[in-house]
This record gives sequence, structure tokens and C-alpha cells, in this order.
Amino acid sequence: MGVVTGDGTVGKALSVLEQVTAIGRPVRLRELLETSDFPKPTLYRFLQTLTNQGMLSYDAEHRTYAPGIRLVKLAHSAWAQASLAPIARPHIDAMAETINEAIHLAQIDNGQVVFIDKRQANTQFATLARAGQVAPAYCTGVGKAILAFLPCGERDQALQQQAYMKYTPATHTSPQALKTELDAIHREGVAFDREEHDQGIISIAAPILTPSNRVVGALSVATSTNRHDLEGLSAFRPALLDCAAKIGSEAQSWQAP
Amino acid sequence: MGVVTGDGTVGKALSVLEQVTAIGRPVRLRELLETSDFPKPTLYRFLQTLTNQGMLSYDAEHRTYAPGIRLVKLAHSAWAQASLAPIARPHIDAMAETINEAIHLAQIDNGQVVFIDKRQANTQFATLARAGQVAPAYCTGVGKAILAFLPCGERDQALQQQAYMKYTPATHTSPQALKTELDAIHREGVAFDREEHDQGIISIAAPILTPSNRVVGALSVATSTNRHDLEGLSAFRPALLDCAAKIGSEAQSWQAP
DNA sequence: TATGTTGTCTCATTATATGAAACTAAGTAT
DNA sequence: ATACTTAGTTTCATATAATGAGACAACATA
Repeated sequence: MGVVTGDGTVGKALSVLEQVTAIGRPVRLRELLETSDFPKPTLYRFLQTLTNQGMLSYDAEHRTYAPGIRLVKLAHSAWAQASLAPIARPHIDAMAETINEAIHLAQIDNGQVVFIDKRQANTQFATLARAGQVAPAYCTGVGKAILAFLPCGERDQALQQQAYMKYTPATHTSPQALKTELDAIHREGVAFDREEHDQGIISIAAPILTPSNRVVGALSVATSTNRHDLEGLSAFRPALLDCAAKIGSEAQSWQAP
Repeated sequence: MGVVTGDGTVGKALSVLEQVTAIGRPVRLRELLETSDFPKPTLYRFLQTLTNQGMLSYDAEHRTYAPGIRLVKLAHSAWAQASLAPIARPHIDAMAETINEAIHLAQIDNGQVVFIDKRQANTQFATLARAGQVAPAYCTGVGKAILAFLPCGERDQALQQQAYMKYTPATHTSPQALKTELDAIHREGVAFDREEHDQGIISIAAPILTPSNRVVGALSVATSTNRHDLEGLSAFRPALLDCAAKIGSEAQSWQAP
């Protein structure tokens, strides 16, 4: 109790896994103990189990734990099946031919935006290094586009999961302000990121809606302020909406977690 | 008991996760039951837990389970940290400039080869779709290169995990035959795939060894028989060994699972 | 509407996870 | 080298959570 995990032992073990991956570098038991709610032997045993299972790798010399390759293996199927990427790819490719800016495809997971595919303007390949990247939903174009079209219940839940940290002067810092904008986005059909996450980076994003009007992700065109302003971005609106619609119509059914 | 899982509840849950991802398409409880050792309510509960945790996604309409995006998120860190890919990338890029064939980077996990990065000759990008792909170790160049340099204990264990299925007429079908070749590979320093996995596909592979002589992966140049023969592939040997050595020297320490 | 099938829930039983404390091994300072 | 500090591992009685047979509900099909 006290922890957010739930789901018994499995949930707890996965929260440990998450903690290790979140740190982003090999980490020792000691360090994990500091932020973990688990007592030492319990945490120790989880690390052992996860290591046995290949979800973590253990460096005996430094006594550190890091994410294991089994995750890469599992993610391969996840990306191919659970994500919109395979469906979206040809449409994004087509759009990329007419638009010389970065295109992002994202989905939402537990209040966080997960980038599923990217098309960079110059270096035009989407690597695994980039796919899987996460960002907050409340201050990104794709995030807001998704939030705005989420069913009320899910949206409220997601809104509560946001940290409302002020990344830049333009970042929304309250659920109220965000909610107001989400309503506008719902009406407009597109969301703008007005340098809310990264100073100098703006984007226009559209939700991807299934035929049954369920939001399954979002698509955005991002650029820097010295290339375009918001008005300039608006020029991409028709292409963006068209592409999102095409993807959505193929994404028959898809269920958020 | 009877199952290979071990590691208590967490291990069992992960085996269910593996099963779902292995099938490669959305799957119903019923279907999983057929190949699973778990009784219905138990399996059901695992699926629920994994879904709650975002490791699986559930399609309510079709009542199917598929891998979840949380895996993609987790794999992002795994790829960046646990794998050789970030270290290897610049070296592979450099090598790709002189060699106009497919280059593969792989590691081993539980007797299976996991591709971590690829550089295609023509369509030159390594996507997440490709990274994470698995193949058997006993009949691929990279697999044999790794096996040949594994410490005895680990190698014997890995050899037992092979299926020895006859993919092509050239596939090794017994541990004995394979072992003999592994000894030769150890002496030679490189492994050849003589159309053992895919008819018409051959490769030359070199192990990636750390300064302390531990195998952490393998690098290969693959091509089709109508572009090159084995002799032709041998021409890439110096470049391949050089590149593998460079990667190895940077891969200070790394522990197989 | 009847009928087989698949998915979900209940609950007594059993196995498993848990964590305080004791112990061992690694570092660090003296 | 030796004492001392800290990190990692093991033990074991206890509490907790997983288990699965069976009952039940929801579909699907005839």
C-alpha cells in the first residue's frame, strides 16, 4: 500500500523494472533502495528475478543492473502489432515527400506520450533509439491532441497524471488552463505546441481517430521558431489532417491501456 | 511445476507475456489456453494483470490481447543502455561507407540471436521494426560467431537451447556437427553462414570481444548468393574484424544474461 | 429459444512473497 | 595490515497473495 503499483507481485516487479529503466544508466541496489518503497531483501529479490528473466542485465563487476535485451525482443512485436506505426508508415512517408519538416507519430500510455515513429527532415530515418521516447502529454502538440479527444473519464484521469512542470514560460501549469485549451482543440481539430516543452520548438498536431471516433494516437509536424511561426505551421494543417484521417480509417480498432 | 519458467509468479507472468508476443497477432484467451500450462482462471488473471500494467493491450471488441506500448517505452532505454548499438553505431556507419552490403549487429539472449541494429545496402535505415528481430543462433553467422567464443559453460547451455531444425539442406542438425564447426570458427576468428538459415543468403560474421575477451555480440556482412559467393565475402574479412575490434574495445564491460 | 462455447467470478486451500534480523563480503579509513 | 563502515546476501517465521475447481454469466450459433 502507499505505492501506485497494484496488481500484486507482478505489478511490484514491473515497477522495479520501470525504475531501473527510468534512471537511464546502470544502477546499484543501494541507489534503488533510496527511492524505492521496498525493503532491501524484497528489492534484492525482484532484481534477481528480473535478471534471471532477462528483463534486466547484471554487471557483476560493478554490481549494477540495466535493462536487458529481452525487452528489445519483446518490443519488436509490440511495435509491430500494438502500435500504429506499421499502418501509419506509408502515409507518413507520402506526407514527408511534400513537407520538409519533422513528422512525429505518438500514442499515449499512462498519461505519457510515447513516440512511435519519427521522420526527420534532414536525416530521414526513424531509429529505435528515437521510437519509444517519452514526453509529457500536457505540453506537447501530440499530447494535447490526444487528450482533447479522449473520452471524459480517461481524459480526467490522464489530466491528473500530469506533472504540470513549467518547462518554458509558455507551459500550462494548471489542469484548468489546460482543460480550456483542450476544449478549443476539440473544436478546432488541431493542437499547437507554442514552445511549451522546448523553447524554440513549435508544432501542429492532429488526433488520429478511428471510424468509431476513438482517438488512438496523434500526428504532428514540428519545427523550430527560426524556420516557421505558428501561422507558417498552419499551412501544413490540410496535409496533416488528411494524413491523420487516412491512418485513422485503417486503424480499425485499438484500445488504450 | 513442469514449466520452464521458474522465478515464481513474476516468471510465470512473463512467460505469458512472451507467449502473447510470440504469436505475433492479437490473440484470445481461448487460444492461449491451448498451448499454456496454466488453468483458465490463472491465465485469465495474468492477462488482466499484464493489461493493467500496460504490458499488454486489450481489444474489448474482439477480446484479444496484444503486446502493449509500455514495452516500446521500456525497450527504448534497453536499446540505449543494455545494447551495443549506441557504441557500435558510428563504427558501423563508417564501415557501411566502404561496403555496399547489409551489415547486422546482434547479441545473444537465451540461445537466441537478437538483432540490435542493421544497415541495409539500399534502403539505408535501421528501424525499430527490424531491431529486436530474433533468429536461431545455430544457423546464422552472428549466432555461430557468438557461440564459438562463449565460455564453455554458457556455450553448452546455449547449445542445448537450440532447436536444430533443418531450415535448408545446409543447416546443422546436431550439436556435434555444430560443435566441430564452432571450434574451427574459434580458430579462424570468423564464422560463415552457408545458406544455413535462408536459401540464397550467406554471411560472414565476427565476434565482438571486450578487452577482457568476453563476447558481447557479433557483427556480420550478409548478402545473397547471386551477388557474392563465400570467397567474395571473405574480402570483407579485414574490414569486419577491424570494425568488430573497435566496437569491442569500447564495450568495456557487458554481461550476458 | 435452446445449446455449446468462451469468458468471468468465488472462495477455501496452498504456495509464495515478505521483511526483520543476522550474517558475509567489499570498501574505506586509520 | 587492521579496524571500521557500508553494501550485499541469506535465513526463517509469518502474513499475504496466488491458485484452480467449480459455479456462473455472456456470447455465439443453430
